[in-house]
This record gives sequence, C-alpha cells and structure tokens, in this order.
Amino acid sequence: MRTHSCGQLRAEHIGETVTLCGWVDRHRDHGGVIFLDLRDRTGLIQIVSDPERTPNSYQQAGDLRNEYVVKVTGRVSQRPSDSLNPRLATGEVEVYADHIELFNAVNRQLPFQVSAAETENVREELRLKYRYLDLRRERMSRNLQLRHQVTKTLRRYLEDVQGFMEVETPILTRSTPEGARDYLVPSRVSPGEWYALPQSPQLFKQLLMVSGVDRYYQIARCFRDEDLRADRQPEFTQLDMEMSFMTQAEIFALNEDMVCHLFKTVQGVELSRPFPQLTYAESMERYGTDKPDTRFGLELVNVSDLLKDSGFKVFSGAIASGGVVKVLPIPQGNDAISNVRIKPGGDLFKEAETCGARGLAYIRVRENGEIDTIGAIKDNLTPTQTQELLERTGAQAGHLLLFGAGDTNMVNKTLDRLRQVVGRELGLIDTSQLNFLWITDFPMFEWNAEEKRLEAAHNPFAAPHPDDLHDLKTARSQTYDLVLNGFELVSGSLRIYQPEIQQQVFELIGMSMEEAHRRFGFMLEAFDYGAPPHGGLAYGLDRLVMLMAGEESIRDVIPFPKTQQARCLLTAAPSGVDAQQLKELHVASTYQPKSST
RNA sequence: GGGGGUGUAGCUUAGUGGCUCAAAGCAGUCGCCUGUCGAGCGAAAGAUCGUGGGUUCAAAUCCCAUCAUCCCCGCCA
Repeated sequence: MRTHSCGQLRAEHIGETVTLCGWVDRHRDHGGVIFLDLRDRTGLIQIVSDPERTPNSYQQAGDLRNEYVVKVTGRVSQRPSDSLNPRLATGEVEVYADHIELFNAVNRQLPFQVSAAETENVREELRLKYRYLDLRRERMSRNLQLRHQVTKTLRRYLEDVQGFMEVETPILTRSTPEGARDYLVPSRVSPGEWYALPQSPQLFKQLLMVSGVDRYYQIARCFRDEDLRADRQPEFTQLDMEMSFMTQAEIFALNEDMVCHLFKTVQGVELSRPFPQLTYAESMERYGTDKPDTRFGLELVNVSDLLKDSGFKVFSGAIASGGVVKVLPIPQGNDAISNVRIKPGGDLFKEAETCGARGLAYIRVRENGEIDTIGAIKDNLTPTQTQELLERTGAQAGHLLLFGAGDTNMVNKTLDRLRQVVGRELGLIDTSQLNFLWITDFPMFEWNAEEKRLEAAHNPFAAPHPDDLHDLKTARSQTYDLVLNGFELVSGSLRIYQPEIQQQVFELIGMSMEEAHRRFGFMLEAFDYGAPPHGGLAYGLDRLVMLMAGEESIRDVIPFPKTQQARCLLTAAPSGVDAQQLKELHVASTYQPKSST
C-alpha cells in the first residue's frame, strides 16, 4: 500500500515518486498553497498541494482536517533553500501530492490535540480514556518504541550471546502463602477451588532448572493485588531469569554485561564496569535504605557510641533502649533550610513525623566550631564531644546537622527520606548520571512484630550464606538487588537446592512440615530428584524503561495502565458480569453496596 | 484504611463573595490569504464552573457530603 514511512524521507529520495500513509498531523491552508504534515510512528513529512503543480489533489487537500487518515502519492522534492526546517528529520524535503486518498475522516471532536506540535499537558484521566489517541502522540509513541527496543535488545542478547531460552510459565497457577495479595480466578470444573495469577514465575523457573533448562528467561507478566503507586501497577512485567551452575559473581558479570550492552545499543551510553557493590548492612548504615540513590552524597553518620551517655535523654534513651542516634549532615544547610521547616509544623518535621520520628533535633554549625542549637542539646555536649561530632560528620561552618534518634528502623527511614528531600531540593542530584549499585547479603529473615514470627526478608527460596549456616535465624542470604538511581530495578538470589535446608527455612517462618508439604511438596519432591545449584533474578521492566525514558511514572511506559483504583478508563474494567457467569463459576458476591442515607 | 493536591468551553488555564464575573490561548465552524511549519488575518459559535446539599440579599468563589483522578503513608516476601 505504501512505499515509504513518513519519517524516513531524506534528500537522497529527491526525484522519487513515493506513496505514504498516515494521519494528518496539522494542515496549513494559505488559500493558494496547502501544507499538510503527514504523520506515522516514524515521524512527520510535509506534503504540499497547489492548483498549478498538483491540480488533482488540491481540492482533496483543502478538505482534510487533523487526524484524518490518508494515502498520499507524490514526488519527493528539495525544499526551497529558505524554507528548510531543521527541526524535522525530514525537513530538507517535501512531497508534492499528485494524489490523495482519504481512508477515514474524524467524525467527532477530538478530546485533545494529537499533533506533535502540541506540548500542553493533558489531564491523565483523559489520556487514559482515549489512550489510542494518546499513543499516537509523540511522547507515548516514543516510549512505546523505546520499550520495544529494550525488550528486543534483551532478547537478542540473552538468546544469541548467552544461550538463554525463553520458556512460558502458567498464568493460571496456585496461590502461594507470603508475599502480596493474590488475584484469584474461580475454577468452573472444580467447584470451590481457585487459581491464582502469578506474582512472579518463581516456582516454575526453579523447576525449569531441575528440568535441565539451564538458562531460562521470560518477559513475564506478574500480578499483585496491592495498592498502586507511580511505580507500581497491579499487573507489571518482569524480565525474569534463572541460571544453573553459576556463582553469584558470574551472575553479576553476565547481568552487568547485559545492562551495559542494553544502554549502549539503545541509548548509546557507555556505563562503567564493574558496578559497585554494597552489603545490605552497609547500605542501611550509610544511607538508611537498601536502595540508595548514590548520585549525591549526604551520607548518614552513626554517632550512637559518642552520645550514649549524653545528658540529653532523647539521645541516651534511644541508645539505652537498643536504638541509634544518626546524623544527616547537610552542607550549606544553614542558609538553605530555615528553623521553621525543621520545627514542629514545618514541612521537613512533618516528613520526619510520617516516618515515626517524634522530633527532629538539629545543630547549626557556625564559624570556628561554634554550634547553635536548642539548650537541652548544647548544655549536654562537652567540648570534646562537640569537636568529635563535627569531625565525624565532616561539618564545616554553614552545615546543618539533622538528628534521628530512636528505633533503628525508624531512624533510618526518617533520615533516608530527609536525605532524598534535601538532596532534590538543594539540586545535588546530577540527573545525567546512571548509578547502578548491587546491594548484597540481605538478612534471611525479618521479625514480623504483628504476627510475632520470622518472615523471609527476600523470598523463602533464597539460599543462606555459606558462612552463616550454623544459625539460620540470624543468617545472611545470598540475595542481591540491583539499584539504579534509588530505584530497586532487579532482585534475585542464589536459591536453596537442598530439600533439607528448604524445609528448615519453611519451619523458621512458622510453616509446619505438613503445611510446607501441602503447599510446596511438589517443590521439595522435585529437589529430591537432582536439583542443580541455581540462582536468578528479575528486572522490573516497566521501571527500567521508565528510567530510560526519563518518565516519572510507569504508566507512561505501559500502553494500557490502570488508575490508582486499579480501573481501566478505556475499557471500564473491572465491571459487573451476568448472573449466569457467576453461577457457572459457583461464585456469589458478598458485597453490599453502602446504603444511601 | 489514613494524609495531601486537582476538577471552570473540546483541550490548557485565568478568575477566591457582588460592579459586563463567567475570561484567554489553542482546537472546531465560516470567510480571506501561493512558502508555511505552534502559519497569519477576520467573524460567529462554544461553559448544568465534577455532582448533591447548605450558609448568604448574593456562591465558580465559603461550609458539608459525594464522585473521579493524582501524590504519599499503610500494604507491596
């Protein structure tokens, strides 16, 4: 039907007769000469029609409106030297339309302007309702194509360079304990029983290792029925990988090579290797989080030992009850951050409060080591302590020191959050950087205070660190995350492949042997038939593409995303269904609409 | 479940108690215009001010409720 794409035409095509198809991006009718910008996903090309040179198309050209779908046949011509458009890739040429065929007009008012020239931010609600129009627009078209380039490059690399094979795993599977809430699907043929949609292909990919697949990958859709965020959708996509007979170092090397290849191929960016590594413990100590944004400094300083005997009870009390005192030192913080903001009611104070902090102690460092703070702190600091404090935090005149004191998790959470807010506000973030960072050695278990039991910190299949086998309760696991600019991009581990260790882990998270066998018996059994040592990881593909696209929400790299209420504004899902459908599925809703008063 | 923001013409916004206060740009319609590329000029048209209730002589504006959407907390092994 067509000979070229719109965005493809260059000076080399001058003189050729071409046929193009696409949408009318914009039309400029000068009364004598008509210009049309014709658009397809490859770009824009200017079409020209006038009564003398293109008498056959002139009438039709005048009747065209934005977003009409047309076929244009014409001659590619050099533009007059004073009419070149350097902002268009095709701006050196134009097409004289000998013939224009209209495929479809637009019969309704457009809900928003689609043209590439239109830069206004349309309300997202509208964009989602008319997503097919939104996807025509340059930004989303670009994101969609970027996403394709990313998956294509990853596939080529994994298959052709590393010998991975893609294997599909079930979407209808069984519900697993732990983890996120499952999406459930009722079984018609097994009344009262349910499938779950997979939160990840975890179990299957491990079974594939037992099957001898050796190197597996899948662009896998995953489902988690939890509340949404800018970077969380109920269905999302992982690049899921699992490998047999590889050490952690080998897995890292392969993945770094893949990521570097990806950025080089898709964006022409050369990343430096190897990626830095930080243990979980060190990351928590220095940044208060397991996914630090290392594009800026503002590292936390632990001063617990220095202040454990302080007369200021907020500090000494925190340490006495097993907590910590840590400092977020902010260079030039004195000028940048007023007292109003860090005192009760201030925005930074409120940030701290939402993390559980009850106060936000601070010290302002003045000239010659003088400090400025509340009396209760100043009176209880000896000159030696003060000096030591300034030395350890690297504080100079102008520094603002913000303190977190209390429960370790709370302090870390508070100072991590403040660090991010301040880092952003003070413009410390070099947005051109791509800081990849491996976080390793996560703990095997975390204490769930509500349920009064240990739970798997990562997932219950992560192998314990070989040095820590003597006490699994406090063991580190061979788990790793890959962090990019503060986003958890990848998560993985070496897996347990000995059934007896797997059983011990199940027991430690409070799962009886019977329950473990009932739920994972197939897995334990499989491991009894010769499971290879294996490990793997999964990339949050939406997040990866989002970061590469420079977007702030994964919705902008997902063609048809859900709203925060997990609704699809385009199709109006979820929706009610016929009573007959429910009956066949042996399902009845217990939902009672709120009575209107 | 909780905290915060947004909702005014098809779109993007202005308007924070009254006096042409319902306004502007773009889009759409009509007319003019032979080198524009966010074309230009001109005309007419276009708004239950999210919805419902309340306060007031008077509400887009204040109050209450509600709906939608966004950000965050909880949640997301």
